[in-house]
Amino acid sequence: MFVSMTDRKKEILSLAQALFREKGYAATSVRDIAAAAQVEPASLYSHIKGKEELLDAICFEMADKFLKAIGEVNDIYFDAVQKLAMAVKNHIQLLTEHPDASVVFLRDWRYLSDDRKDEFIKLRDRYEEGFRAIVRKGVDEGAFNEVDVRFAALTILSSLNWVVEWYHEEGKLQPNEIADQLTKFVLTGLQKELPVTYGLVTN
Amino acid sequence: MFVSMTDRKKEILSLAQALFREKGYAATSVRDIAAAAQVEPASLYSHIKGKEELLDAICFEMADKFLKAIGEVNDIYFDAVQKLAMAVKNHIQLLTEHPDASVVFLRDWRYLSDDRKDEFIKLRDRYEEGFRAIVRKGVDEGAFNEVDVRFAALTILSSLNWVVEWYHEEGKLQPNEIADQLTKFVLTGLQKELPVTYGLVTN
DNA sequence: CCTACCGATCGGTAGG
DNA sequence: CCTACCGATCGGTAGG
Repeated sequence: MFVSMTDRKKEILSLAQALFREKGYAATSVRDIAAAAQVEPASLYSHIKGKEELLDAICFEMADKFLKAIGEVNDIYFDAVQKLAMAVKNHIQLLTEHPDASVVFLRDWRYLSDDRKDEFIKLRDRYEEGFRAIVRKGVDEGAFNEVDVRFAALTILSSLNWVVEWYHEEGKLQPNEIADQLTKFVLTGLQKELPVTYGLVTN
Repeated sequence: MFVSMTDRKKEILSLAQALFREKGYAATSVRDIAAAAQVEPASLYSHIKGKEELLDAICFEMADKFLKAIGEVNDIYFDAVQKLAMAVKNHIQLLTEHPDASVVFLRDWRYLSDDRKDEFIKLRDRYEEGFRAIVRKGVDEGAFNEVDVRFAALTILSSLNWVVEWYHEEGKLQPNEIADQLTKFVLTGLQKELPVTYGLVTN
């Protein structure tokens, strides 16, 4: 993470992530970050150009990780169900491995400058398109119901993203177990399937 | 909404909602709100005690509406599936009827003072408990799979809440149609059920 | 990485 | 609802 950076800059970014997550980007001051890094506010500017550079790095580093993850999934010869399971697993893996950066990535990208925000939205849309492609494949193969692809992909993603709100490493559920539960939920829903049945079954 | 308030105060609250939604609470200044209300910043203080009173009113008014909605659902003799459908319908109804306040309610409650935040979290938990009760009832009745109740309730809610991100009144989907699609998704998931079958069906 | 400091903006008050 | 203004804090720069 944060490749081609000095260790000190990586450290500052890591501290900034935690503060942005806790207080929100807009409510976090450069002085907060300096205090966490145990330097005077002005000293930060020998490492960074400004506050927004920190937000920018967090958002685009995470976007890159998510895009690589969905790229992997779409390069593999799986059916739609297997692809969905892998996409969910990768997504949960990233959220739990980078909990601070993930919250900032999901919530605070709005504070990017207009240009960078546009760029960010394009990357995010490309990621969502990865999920849409999986849903579309499932519908085409007859494995999934004939849902609205955009609607379904966004519903899936939003049901995954709330995990950042409660996940703590000490928790009993491992990332892969969370992913399995969510995959099952997305695929089969809450309702119990019909029990073993004799004779004509109409759905 | 905003009962027992002067019309002018209601107007200010309505303007504040839109600004908070657009820029976020922390990044919205009292001067922004004053400009929207076409008065000098100091004039706002004859209507409100401070900026936080606006956030407080928005968050607790919405909490009240959501709690009333889930209360209705739990007072009715429905089975779990019907209750879930009604809870989803009511939830989407509120989100789409109050889109600005809903975003602030879902996102900016973190900026309440510590005391009020604690109070707010209690109300929100009571609302979530309404959903947990429905899931629990479904599991007890044998209508739902034996899921983790807390996990399922939060997954359902997060899949509902993202609707505020894309809903616009001009859109082709009516609130009740959105609710129906989401209810179906939550109950049966993406995967197609087995087709009409003769003979023994094993799940 | 520091001291010293900038102009701008913040939420809010006094007094009418 | 206004004018006038407060002290605090903001992101950031100059110069070493």
